[in-house]
Amino acid sequence: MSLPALTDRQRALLDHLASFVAKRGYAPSLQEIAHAFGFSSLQGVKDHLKALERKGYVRRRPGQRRAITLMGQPRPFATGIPILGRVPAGTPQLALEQYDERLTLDTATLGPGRHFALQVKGDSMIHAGIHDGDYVLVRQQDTAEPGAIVVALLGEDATVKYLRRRGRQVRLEAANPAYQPIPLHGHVPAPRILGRVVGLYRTFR
Amino acid sequence: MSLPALTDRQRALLDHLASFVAKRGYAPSLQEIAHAFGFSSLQGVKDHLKALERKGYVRRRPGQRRAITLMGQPRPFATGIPILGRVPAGTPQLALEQYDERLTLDTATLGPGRHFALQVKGDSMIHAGIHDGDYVLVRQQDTAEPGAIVVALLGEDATVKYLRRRGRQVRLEAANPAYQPIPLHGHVPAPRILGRVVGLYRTFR
DNA sequence: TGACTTACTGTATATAAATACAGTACCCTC
DNA sequence: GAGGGTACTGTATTTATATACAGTAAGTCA
Repeated sequence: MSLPALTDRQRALLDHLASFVAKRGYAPSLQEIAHAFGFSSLQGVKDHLKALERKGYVRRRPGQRRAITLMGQPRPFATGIPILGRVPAGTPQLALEQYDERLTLDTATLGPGRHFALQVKGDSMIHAGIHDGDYVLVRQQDTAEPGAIVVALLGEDATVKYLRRRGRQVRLEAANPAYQPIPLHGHVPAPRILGRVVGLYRTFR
Repeated sequence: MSLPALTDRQRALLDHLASFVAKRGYAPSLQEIAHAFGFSSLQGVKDHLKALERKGYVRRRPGQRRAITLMGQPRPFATGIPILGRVPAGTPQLALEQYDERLTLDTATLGPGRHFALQVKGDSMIHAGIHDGDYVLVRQQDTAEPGAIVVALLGEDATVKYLRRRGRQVRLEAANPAYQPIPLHGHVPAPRILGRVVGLYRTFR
């Protein structure tokens, strides 16, 4: 499932975009692109960008300057949140020295492999501290050891469940007695494991 | 050979810059930064950027829009986590098109203001889905509305509690009946609110 | 005490850059 | 041989955005 093919000219423009962003850290303006290619008009650039957007390679924000997002590429991530260490008694201010580490949400903290996130619906895992609306961070793999929390595809639905062994049977169990366990084998439709839950993220409003 | 130290505010702005670029692929405009931090004026942003440029963290091109280049050291680079959207029936592979958004852990997603993280100890908030070892993400503020989950300093200990109003009294309550509520006023030592919990992060091993 | 830095608000102006419209020319293919 | 996509030129208009100047308030330094 790949994106539509590009013409030579469109490919050249996309390459220029990527190298500009890599070098400068921000996207070029239409006139900068035109100048780089020797165009005397901007309409050519607009046409090319329109084609790239239609084919799904870039996304633009209408009216905004330099607002070109290259799609599909993994992009670098930010520095993180400082972790408050000890809180000395009687401290009037939260001083910088108390922060020694930083919390980041990235593949380095999650371990090797490909990852994705999934927003949890329902309360089937509430006793495991996974609530409705939480994002679970998932390492993509098609098997897992019993005891792990996994994301499994059941028909069209992705569900978060414990993977548990009961005797000779391996099955998916909710952390909520109101839900029935589902055997991994001999069930219709057959469950497919998408990955193992390695993290959890929630926001409060 | 390290760069000069940054103030909390300058660090927050730099973090925001990095996460914006990571997410969008281009640098933010001054008004976008101001909006993200809740500034009503642009001069604050300009001042911070000037400080960051003077200290060598960024480089700007005068007069040009969004022309901010992040300089220097290899940061804790990683990719944001793609969020899995719909899962179409019978999909053999997890295709790229299913990811439309990316999950990042930064001040941009948490809202304006200063943030820090704190690792939770104990089970006093377990009924709110906050477990021992979880990191809570905290927006620094010294007051909060009743109903919010806050981090309060009690003597030397930082604790995570609900802020609740009971009649005329405002008090700190655990999400676990085994713990006694603590009145906000008239208690020794006097509790001090460090911030409001706006997010939660957990890793599974 | 006064000078200096940080961290902003508020208003006004200038301009870099996006958009819009009207063309030309050269492929394709049905 | 008409219609559609690609690949541009040329000019005009609008606007998102950077810059400038004036000011407030709190904290640090010497």
